[in-house]
Amino acid sequence: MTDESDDTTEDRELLSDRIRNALADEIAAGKLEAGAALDEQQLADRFGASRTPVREALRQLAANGLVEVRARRGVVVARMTPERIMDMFETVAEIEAMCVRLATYRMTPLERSHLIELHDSSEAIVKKGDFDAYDTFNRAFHEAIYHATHNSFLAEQAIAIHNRLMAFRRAQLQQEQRLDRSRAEHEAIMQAIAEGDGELASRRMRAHMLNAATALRRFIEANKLA
Amino acid sequence: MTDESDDTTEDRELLSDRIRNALADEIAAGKLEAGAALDEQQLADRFGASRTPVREALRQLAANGLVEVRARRGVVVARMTPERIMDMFETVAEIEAMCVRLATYRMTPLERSHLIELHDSSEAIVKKGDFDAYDTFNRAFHEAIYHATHNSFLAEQAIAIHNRLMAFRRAQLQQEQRLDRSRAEHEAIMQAIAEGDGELASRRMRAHMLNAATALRRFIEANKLA
DNA sequence: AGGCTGCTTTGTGTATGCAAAAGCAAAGCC
DNA sequence: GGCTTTGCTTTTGCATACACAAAGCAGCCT
Repeated sequence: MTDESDDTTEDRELLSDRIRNALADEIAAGKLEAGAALDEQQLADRFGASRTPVREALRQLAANGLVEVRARRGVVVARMTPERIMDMFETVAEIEAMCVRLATYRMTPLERSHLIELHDSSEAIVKKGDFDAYDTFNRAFHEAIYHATHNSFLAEQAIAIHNRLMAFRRAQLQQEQRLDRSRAEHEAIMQAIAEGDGELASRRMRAHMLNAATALRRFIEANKLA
Repeated sequence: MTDESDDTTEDRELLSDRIRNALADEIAAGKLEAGAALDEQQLADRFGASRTPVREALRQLAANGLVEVRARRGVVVARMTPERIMDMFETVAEIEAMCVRLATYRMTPLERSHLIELHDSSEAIVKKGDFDAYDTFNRAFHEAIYHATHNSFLAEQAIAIHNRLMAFRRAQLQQEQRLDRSRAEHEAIMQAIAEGDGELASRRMRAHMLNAATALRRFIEANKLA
């Protein structure tokens, strides 16, 4: 189980991957409006590449749901309505809740110790109010829980879906006080884990994620994004 | 929410899609051994096409996790160890359990009525012992539940992951008595839904899926697949 | 005048060519 | 004799070229 395959140490970045990441960032950041047509030749020119890697990037984005390909009718940025974003957050919340429940029952003492260490490290970050650092920590925290489920497939799915929402989460974190509250919620989750109460940890994780979603919705409505 | 779905109404089949489906079938059926190298030129020759659509097909399969692409090192059929398949089934079981819980609390009377109708229709299929028909019904049954969550994103995710395991499920269904038991388990789930007890429905759904997984594991071990 | 039809244009789908990187193997060196 | 290095082969990654389908437009017919 959990064969850790993260080959994030991969060699030189492939052109198609660079284009994919660039487009993903722009879509998530709202620079590319929903429904906007993505012309392959145009993008190829913009990235100084040919259509081939652009096509691959677009297909991968389609697999991730960020764009929609209509056969012979071009690619458009997927619609990201507030409803859809809330749906996504609810889904993530449920998956995270599921993961933490399984993780509570299955994690090894070593894993628990690492998680505690990780959680402790976030205190300093919150004090500094370093959003970027907290974002990085947050990712590590949640991924540690995924892996602690000892179900590598589930962990992969959770990471994939987490990544899809990452851009939105970053926006949400910058709401005032959200860092403090986020950490406090983590604290509550950690306590439930320590008590070995997976159901409680699960409910707290769900609440944690839904709080984040609510913060994000406020952010979106305030900024008229999406 | 649940914006109407899905243009599954594909127009004329694209060559790359045909290749993707063909390869997906072969991989799921075990005709292509795990770890086997998939040479682009070779496949292109086999399908009487060029490398371009083959490449696209392989990328899509990679996105679905059926193959693994190692940059500049070729594409291989993803390893499907029994452990990994069990991980996949557990994940699906948890997601299905989550879906049925949400669905129980959110489904409209109309949706509930449709689901009951659907379930009732399976009795005749089981009597005939028609595996193919039951497979089709089963898919419809579970998808009805996904949609009843009124979370279109979650429904899409569930369908996608369900599709990934579809081939394995078909194999599992052909275990003797499995049709009967499957329907009986559906019956129990339906009852919990009727009572509005989402938690109970959830637990029963999880048990249902894990039973299927166990049946599959026996099948795999018996046939020395994967 | 309005709708239909055929053409044009735009852009995707597919084919092919080229170059660079990874793997392999053999030969040379210590 | 073992290890390293270098060149060769294989195969991918990217570029370019071509074909065809779909949307837009204009002219014609009704």
